Amino acid sequence: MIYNKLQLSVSQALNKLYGIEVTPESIILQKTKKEFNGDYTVVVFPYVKQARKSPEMVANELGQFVNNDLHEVENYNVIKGFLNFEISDRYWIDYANSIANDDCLGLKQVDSTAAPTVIEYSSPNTNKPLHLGHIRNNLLGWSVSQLLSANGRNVKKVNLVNDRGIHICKSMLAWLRYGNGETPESSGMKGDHLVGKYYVEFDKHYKEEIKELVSKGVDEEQAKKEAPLMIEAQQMLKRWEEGDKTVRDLWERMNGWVYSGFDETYRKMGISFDKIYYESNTYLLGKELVQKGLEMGVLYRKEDGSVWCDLTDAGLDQKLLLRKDGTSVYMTQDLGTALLRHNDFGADQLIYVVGNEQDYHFQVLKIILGRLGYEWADKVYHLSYGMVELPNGKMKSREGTVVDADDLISQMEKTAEEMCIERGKNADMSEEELHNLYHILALGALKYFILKVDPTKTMLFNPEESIDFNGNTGPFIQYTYARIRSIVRRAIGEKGIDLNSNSFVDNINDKERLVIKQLHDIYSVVEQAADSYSPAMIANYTYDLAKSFNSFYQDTPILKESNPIRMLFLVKLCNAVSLAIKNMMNILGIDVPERM
RNA sequence: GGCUCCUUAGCUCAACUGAAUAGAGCAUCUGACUACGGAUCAGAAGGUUGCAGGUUUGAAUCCUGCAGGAGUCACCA
Repeated sequence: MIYNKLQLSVSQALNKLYGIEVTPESIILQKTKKEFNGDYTVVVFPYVKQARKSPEMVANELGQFVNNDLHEVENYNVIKGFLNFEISDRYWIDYANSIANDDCLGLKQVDSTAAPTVIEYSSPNTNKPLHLGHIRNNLLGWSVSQLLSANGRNVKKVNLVNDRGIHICKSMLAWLRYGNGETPESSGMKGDHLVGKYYVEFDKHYKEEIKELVSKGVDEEQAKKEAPLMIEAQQMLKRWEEGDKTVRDLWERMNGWVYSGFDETYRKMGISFDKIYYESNTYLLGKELVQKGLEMGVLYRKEDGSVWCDLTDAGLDQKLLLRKDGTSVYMTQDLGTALLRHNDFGADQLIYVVGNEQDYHFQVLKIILGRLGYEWADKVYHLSYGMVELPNGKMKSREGTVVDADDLISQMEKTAEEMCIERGKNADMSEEELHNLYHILALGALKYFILKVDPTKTMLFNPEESIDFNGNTGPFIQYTYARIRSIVRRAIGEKGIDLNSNSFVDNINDKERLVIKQLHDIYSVVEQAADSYSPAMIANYTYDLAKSFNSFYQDTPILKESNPIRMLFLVKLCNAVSLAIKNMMNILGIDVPERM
């Protein structure tokens, strides 16, 4: 890659000319802004002090050196302290030829023998269906997995299902009371939605009970505790923990409904896992760790028997790890599951895709793991993503402002269908093909919309306005892809172009050069995106590529090109772009249609 | 109240470790249909990067203060 050659050459120049020692990797090359001539730019200000010359002189001397050193560098120009290298067309043309059929562009080989990176995402509760927040989580988790794989990492995807606890008992209880034996089959409802319905039902009746107690003069806080439904739910939880058969049977039955519902949603979203953990199996873990911590003196026991970790020296509070009755809390479990997961996979790194509301929790988790002597603690990474907000603020289940995942997807599919019909295309496609297309477009729009935003930032989602299919969107890129495929198909079929033959063009125009340069930079983008766990970089980069392609395509009638050598080159370029788009979209988890 | 994060065009978002005139899309306006795929393209307009200081040759980016917003500070998960 010319990038590395330039770095090396510049670092050598700095050394030979001024005796400045810098590693090639530390030389920062940026893409030259389009209003200037050149391809890559080095800012020389950092070196002028040591070189004891003016910025212009340093830039000129460096430029001279590199120009002589590398034949790919055709010329250079200097503006103030900016040294712009102009790479020869020959280099770009040769590069374009070499990647015309490269369907691995941007991807590295996965080393399946390497210690895996274990990534946890999704982590749903089994008392209600998935919503918009889960969608961001799922898409990010999947996409980051793809991104790391594309960078050669051996990735294992896991899900930790929160399948027990008081909230689960609430829906079970409400179903027993008010359900009349309703099942997914009898009601035609998706299992997770059915269970969610009874969770809401519980809340409704629970609130009525509180209201009634308050009207009888009971203090509100007291009423919340005394409400018969709550007491019964707590008793149910206790019976669950004791292994009571009727409770366990019901629990398994209702969770089964939820799982088949989740499976369907996951399938529609196109995500999957290598391993699923259930909290009912892991919630007792971590107690041995606490014991170990006590022996090590890392933790301490209070008079009432509860166990704590003192983090005040790290600028944090004290953290409870075992209740006075000896039962564990969330943190205890998480310590246990971290160790379990590390051992299950022989993991090199643990990644948790969890909302930023848990930043504090993971900060504490890492510190405690470290104090317990696990040197892999600093390889625990909390991929903390921002909330998804609606135009009127945060989603609140109580206010009914939750955007349901299944509803959203089917709504998007409907929109996609309307858009297609409006455009009056695809008359030749079968009903089945059309449905598949609507699905691909709907998910492309949704996924791209969410993934193009920096994961760490809070984002706004407006379901009213639905989602655009024009501009910086998934369907725009999908359309570009389908268009390119069409050109390539016709070039091969009608014009008899052979993508494996060599083309010998001598020059290219600005738009062609831009597209080639973007393809050229794809590796560094993937690497950079993987380093910062940010699919957003891939998304925005892919959009840029599609946009540049469209711009180039608009004024270059490829299939009408009279010069056969040039036509061959253009078609090869098209093919390379389509392969690159496909790979990048695959990292995002977005399918691309051959026709649309 | 303590701690953490955020604030960029009317709106939704970019800007890799500090660098040249802060970029896209949507919306608005103007052009291009003999369409190799117009779900496109070309262009205009839109900015004191919340405010005030500081560091630097250079700040949206780093530091301090202030304002506004979010999260968190449970013997919940």
